[in-house]
Amino acid sequence: METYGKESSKENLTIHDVAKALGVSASTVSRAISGKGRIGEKTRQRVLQYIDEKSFYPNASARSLAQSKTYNIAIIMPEVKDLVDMPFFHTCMHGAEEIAQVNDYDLLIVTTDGTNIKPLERMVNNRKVDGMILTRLYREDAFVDYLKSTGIPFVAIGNSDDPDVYTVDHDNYGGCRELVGLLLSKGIRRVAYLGGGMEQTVNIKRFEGYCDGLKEAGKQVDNSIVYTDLISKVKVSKAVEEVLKTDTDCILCQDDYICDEVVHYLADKGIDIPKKMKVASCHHSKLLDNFPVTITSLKFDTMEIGRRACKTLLGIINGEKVYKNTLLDYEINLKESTKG
Amino acid sequence: METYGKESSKENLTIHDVAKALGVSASTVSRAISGKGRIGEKTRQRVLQYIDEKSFYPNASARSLAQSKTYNIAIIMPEVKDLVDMPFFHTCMHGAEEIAQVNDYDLLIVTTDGTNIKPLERMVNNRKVDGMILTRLYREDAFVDYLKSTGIPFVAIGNSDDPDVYTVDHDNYGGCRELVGLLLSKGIRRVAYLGGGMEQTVNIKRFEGYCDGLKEAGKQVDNSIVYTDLISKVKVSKAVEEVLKTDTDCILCQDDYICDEVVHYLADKGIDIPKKMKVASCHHSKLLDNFPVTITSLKFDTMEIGRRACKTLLGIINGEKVYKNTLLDYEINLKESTKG
DNA sequence: ATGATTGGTGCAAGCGATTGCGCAGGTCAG
DNA sequence: CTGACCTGCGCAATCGCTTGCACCAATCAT
Repeated sequence: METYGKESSKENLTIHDVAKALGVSASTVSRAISGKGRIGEKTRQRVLQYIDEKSFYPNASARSLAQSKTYNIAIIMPEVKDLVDMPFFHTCMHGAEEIAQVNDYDLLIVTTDGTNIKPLERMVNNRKVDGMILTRLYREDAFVDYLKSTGIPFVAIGNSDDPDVYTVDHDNYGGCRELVGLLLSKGIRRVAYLGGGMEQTVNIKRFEGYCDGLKEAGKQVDNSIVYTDLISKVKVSKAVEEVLKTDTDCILCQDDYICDEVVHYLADKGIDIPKKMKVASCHHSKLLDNFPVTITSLKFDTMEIGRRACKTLLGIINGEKVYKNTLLDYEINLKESTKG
Repeated sequence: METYGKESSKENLTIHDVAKALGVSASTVSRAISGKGRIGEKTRQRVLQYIDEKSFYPNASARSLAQSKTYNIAIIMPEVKDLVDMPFFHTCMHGAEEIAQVNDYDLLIVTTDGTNIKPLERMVNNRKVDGMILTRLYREDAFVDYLKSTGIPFVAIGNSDDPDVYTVDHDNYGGCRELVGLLLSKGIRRVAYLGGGMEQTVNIKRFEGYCDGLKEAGKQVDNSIVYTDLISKVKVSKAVEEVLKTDTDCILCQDDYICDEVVHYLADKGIDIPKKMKVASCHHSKLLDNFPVTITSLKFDTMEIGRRACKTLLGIINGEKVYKNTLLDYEINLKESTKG
């Protein structure tokens, strides 16, 4: 009796090998594995047991080709130049990966600054992924425009009114608003706002929350202590310097990048937190833990946002009904930096 | 004249569509793109120009299937629970991705603790990747054993004598050895060593460097001030407490995780660095920058190690000659923490 | 002028799955 | 007993690209 070449070697099995060994057709094996199509329960079990024993796994490329599905998704990350940003993006990625793995998807990572769209194009055109997660969302976002034009499923982390854009975000607006209210209710008189990068929707929402928080407490937004263009450490310290000339008693920092600089600046000048100036941040990265004084801040579950983004994406891919805009809750951490 | 269905729609082109439009065969198009096989230069240019105009990209799954190559590699990451570890792994990943992208490969990320091998198996068995990068290497490494048994190309970040294992690492041994020598030459008398996780090759090398650095200076390794089992913050502080009872004047920390705790502990106890105790670390993550006192440390280029790991891996995949063990250089940063 | 190369191209058989369709055999109602 | 219907399974086409082989025309040496 002849042997069938491959049969003897330790090479990878194919669905045909399995079929032959079992005396059934390849289609039957395929149906047994996928569970789709009509197949007898007994045959099904027999196949499943066999492939388990022989630890057969279907070839992903072949399956992709036949199904026009890759079981890959990509997550688009910015170049994280600053340590402050790293925990957010890394954890977020981790969360997305967790969900992907559970659903037998793989996560492909793509780092790009906001301008270079080439990597995205390659993925889409080659059909290497079934969908994408955008970890950063701009008010006018070239990536979004591109992805929309291709029709590939995607979800963005951030905020958007566009009915074609699925988003997942923390409730930055609500968080900041409540935080401001809380600070004012604790005897703080004037809260300055230090922010920047207003082309990012996340930052817009935070600022809006700040404004509405003030209004709700019957205060007006005072532009002389509001900064929304602080895109460098130097600018931040300049802003603090200006704020110090006013009778402001609290600085609300848009994020930890800014908070980091504010705290350092005040420390350098020997200005005590919270005695001389109170400080709060709209975001809590673990980095804040390393400061000499604990910082009042909003706390978001960054891993969860990654998970939700991925869940939503997979939902879209699979044609399920999913929420167009998901908003995750926040926690307010009152710490020493606003005590008094 | 009949039109060919797809022709009119904006759907994805195939190599056949291109062929038909150009009046050549699909094989010719394929050869034009790949540059392999015999093809006339004029035809080649004609094809290339056309696919550029129409921005045609070959389907990755089909290509994979035909070539038995995925143009994907995976990077295996630990679950980064601590902020201290994040910069290393994240940056390393980023470096790997940079090289992958340049070579038209995609980077797939897989997070797993050292024990769960399932995700690796799935990738290998499904043939979803052409190779893997292990970001952590243990002395007895189940992942390595598994990967060796499958024959899939892989490179590990760490150190190994195994002739079958390609590695990339920083010169931890050389760095620690030189650092210890330097400290001793600057008037420091006794250097304690605080480390842990000795099943990781990286840590072994650091410790060996420490030992040989002492010997080279004519000193003996004094086990009463050597700790190699510090796997929790609590254990670290206990160790510092013990060390303080001796007349040790310098603590060498295996990594920033430990250094972090040492610095905090000393600060809590009001023990001045460097006056009462000098501190150095075998690794510099950006986190050290946030300490009140700048820390003497070894500095490694973590992005570069990711790049090199990826380069080596791609080399193996493409059957090129590559170095079996790559050692990257270090820098020694002398800072305040060891001054005096 | 003729036979041996060589360069350029097309044919067709893969790669390893998925899936619409058809067929055989069994069940059931009339 | 017959026709309608359902179940379980196999056939063969398909997904889109690669590649060994065969073929033809042009080129070269003799």
